[in-house]
Amino acid sequence: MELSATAKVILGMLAGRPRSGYEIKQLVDGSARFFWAASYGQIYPELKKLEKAGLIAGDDSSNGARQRTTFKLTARGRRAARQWIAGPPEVLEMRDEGLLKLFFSGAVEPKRAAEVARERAAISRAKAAQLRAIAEQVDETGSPAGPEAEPDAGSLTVLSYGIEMSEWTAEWFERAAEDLENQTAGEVRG
Amino acid sequence: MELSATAKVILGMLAGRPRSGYEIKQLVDGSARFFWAASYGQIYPELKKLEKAGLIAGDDSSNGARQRTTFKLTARGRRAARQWIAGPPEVLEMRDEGLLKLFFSGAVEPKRAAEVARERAAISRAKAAQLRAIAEQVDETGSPAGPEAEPDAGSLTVLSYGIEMSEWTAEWFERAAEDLENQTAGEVRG
DNA sequence: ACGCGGATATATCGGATTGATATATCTACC
DNA sequence: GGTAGATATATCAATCCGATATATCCGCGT
Repeated sequence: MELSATAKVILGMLAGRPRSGYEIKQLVDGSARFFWAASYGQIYPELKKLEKAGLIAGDDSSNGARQRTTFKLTARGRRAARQWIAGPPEVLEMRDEGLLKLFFSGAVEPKRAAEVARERAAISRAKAAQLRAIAEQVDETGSPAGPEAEPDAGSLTVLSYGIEMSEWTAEWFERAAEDLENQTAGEVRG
Repeated sequence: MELSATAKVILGMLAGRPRSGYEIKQLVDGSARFFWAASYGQIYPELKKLEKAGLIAGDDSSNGARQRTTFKLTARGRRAARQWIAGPPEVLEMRDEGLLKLFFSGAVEPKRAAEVARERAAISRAKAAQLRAIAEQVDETGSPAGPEAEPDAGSLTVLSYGIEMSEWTAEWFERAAEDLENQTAGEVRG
């Protein structure tokens, strides 16, 4: 069975321990958001689909009138999760408006294009700072959202990727901005 | 007016010169695909929408029975394009299955996780090689798809981003693979 | 005891997007 | 004259996102 993007992150999150849809969303937003997003609009329907397919099982863990369903992997689900994690990675997508603007920078003044590149650099610096804050929290509490068991190695590793890569990108855009500024003010194309 | 992702790339592409929907798709696939994708299913409806909104104008440039509509920016469209390019970048998204698997790597043997990381590194090396080939073609013909005017600075700049960043990522995943291998074979979680 | 703001929890909707496919014509080549 | 591949547009189901609606729970101040 083909797993959707949301199915993948759900199975992975449930491999750690049982969780509700809400909890999954919190965790994704807390530390996977920068490389893998998931919305409620996908999570809840997908949970139903995965349960129907027998990969996960929902336990009603409501508290009084407060409804809550905790999902856990079934044996088949655990097998599917391991198989997916152990398989070759495939999906790799990006959508970077800063690069797109740089791509079209011939249509505006180099000075303005340089400013845009600097703004893009600032976004990456901010992202690095934000991820650094999350990493510190994981170091302390063991997870990006609430108390967990021991600090998760995978979380810290991918966070360090996000931090280093954001810093690299910030520097790259700064250099691109300098190049645009030093460029003899060419006429605007178009 | 809010521009959709596809509207942005269309306006930018038409800032260079008039093009058909098919041509836009070729160009996007040729050199912007790694950071900004667009599908026919969005391009054609969006061209109609932008024409209706008065930002672009279609010229029938059919050749006999072979239909073809070439779109160009209107004055308003050109203003919108410049305004968008000169504005601050906002969209920045990623979807990296290799990072997601690394995130969940506690659920499989470290040895296997290391192999997955190496596979992810190989994907980035292949991407770098592919972009390098495109860059050479741009250097020669001036554009990634067919003969164009002079070599476009924006194209080459973003291509060099793609190449350098892919190489950086490949090295990072190689290092991550080594770390996973050197790790005392911890038990599999879950 | 009361109320209120924020967290927990699920559900839903319009609109954007993808990827694949269908249709048709043109060009280059053998 | 045929045919493979490029040009060109259109369309569809499925997926996905962001925002919002609904409702309950908890902690806190008063």
